[in-house]
Amino acid sequence: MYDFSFHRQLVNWYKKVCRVLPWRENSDPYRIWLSEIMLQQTQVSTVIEYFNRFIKSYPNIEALNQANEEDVFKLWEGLGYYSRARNLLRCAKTIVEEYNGIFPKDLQKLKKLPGIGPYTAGAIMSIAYNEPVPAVDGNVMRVISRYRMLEINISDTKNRSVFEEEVMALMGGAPREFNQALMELGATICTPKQPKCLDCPVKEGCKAFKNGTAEQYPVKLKKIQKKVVKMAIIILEHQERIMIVKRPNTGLMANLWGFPSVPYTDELPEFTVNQHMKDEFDLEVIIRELEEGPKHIFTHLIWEMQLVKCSLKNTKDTIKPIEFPEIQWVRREQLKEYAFPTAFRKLFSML
DNA sequence: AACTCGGGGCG
DNA sequence: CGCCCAGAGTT
Repeated sequence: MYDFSFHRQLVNWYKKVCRVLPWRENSDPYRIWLSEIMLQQTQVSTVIEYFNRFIKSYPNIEALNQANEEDVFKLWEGLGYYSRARNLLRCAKTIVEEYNGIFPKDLQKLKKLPGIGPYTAGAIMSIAYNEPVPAVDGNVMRVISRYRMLEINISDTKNRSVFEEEVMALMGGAPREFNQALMELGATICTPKQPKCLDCPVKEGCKAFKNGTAEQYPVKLKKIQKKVVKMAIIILEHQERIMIVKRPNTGLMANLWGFPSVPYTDELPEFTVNQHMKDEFDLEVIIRELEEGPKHIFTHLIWEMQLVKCSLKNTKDTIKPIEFPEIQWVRREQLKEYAFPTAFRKLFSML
């Protein structure tokens, strides 16, 4: 059954209230793509400045294709989910080399590109190319769950198709405006807590509103328990330079810079730290001072950071970058030139 | 299907 | 402090 009023009310509302955002200046697929990648699990207000800086450095796909990864990471610093930045470059390379610099207007081809999944592919198809394709994100699942009072678990990936079919059943036209309107509604009116139902343009047809149970949706069963990890952060200083290491190319905060770090389970980190520095870097250190650092909360774990300030035992050991190219010794004022995740940047004032 | 991957905002 | 978010990749 086609619900004409839903489409009309929603799109009219969107045209009135839609926010002025830098990636809405035009429909350039490059800008739409970049904004959608940045917006994955990230708030609009956070993305705006990152987006503007990025576009200034790399205004088009050809410019990005010639960038080096280190510079891209620096622009991404603090935004999180850093694999997005690496996939961004890989994707740019593919677009230039295999698609002549033009994003394919093809859902299946888009989905195969690095960093582009079902949501982002749908967003590019609809927002950049105005093609009638669903773009189902967390906002859309919440809006649709409430509108239809769907009792299905949005954490279950196999239910994605249910929402995609519901979206297509409601999409009467203007896919570019319609998909953005759905998300805008979820972000501003149909919010997770205390939704502003009285201001909603589609409240007449909303089952959950009629039932007075909007806040009970969407159904979400999965819950994750955060593990607490005691992390020794090793601040090794020699001749006014601090040792930093490039993190491995997989895992947490891959390829970003950090201080040598090692989890420990003892009451105190000394033993683990000495062993770690010997095993990983063949360095013997003298521990000068312990200082309790801040907690840092990730999606699935919590770091309780303990700063371990050290100096070298043998000064002839000072620098062995030949065997360990991922090590740098830098002055305090140089630290900001490297791309650090927020967990480490928090510590700069404690050094 | 379950797990991994950041950080900020909010009540 | 717990929950939420314009999700995707890996296993």
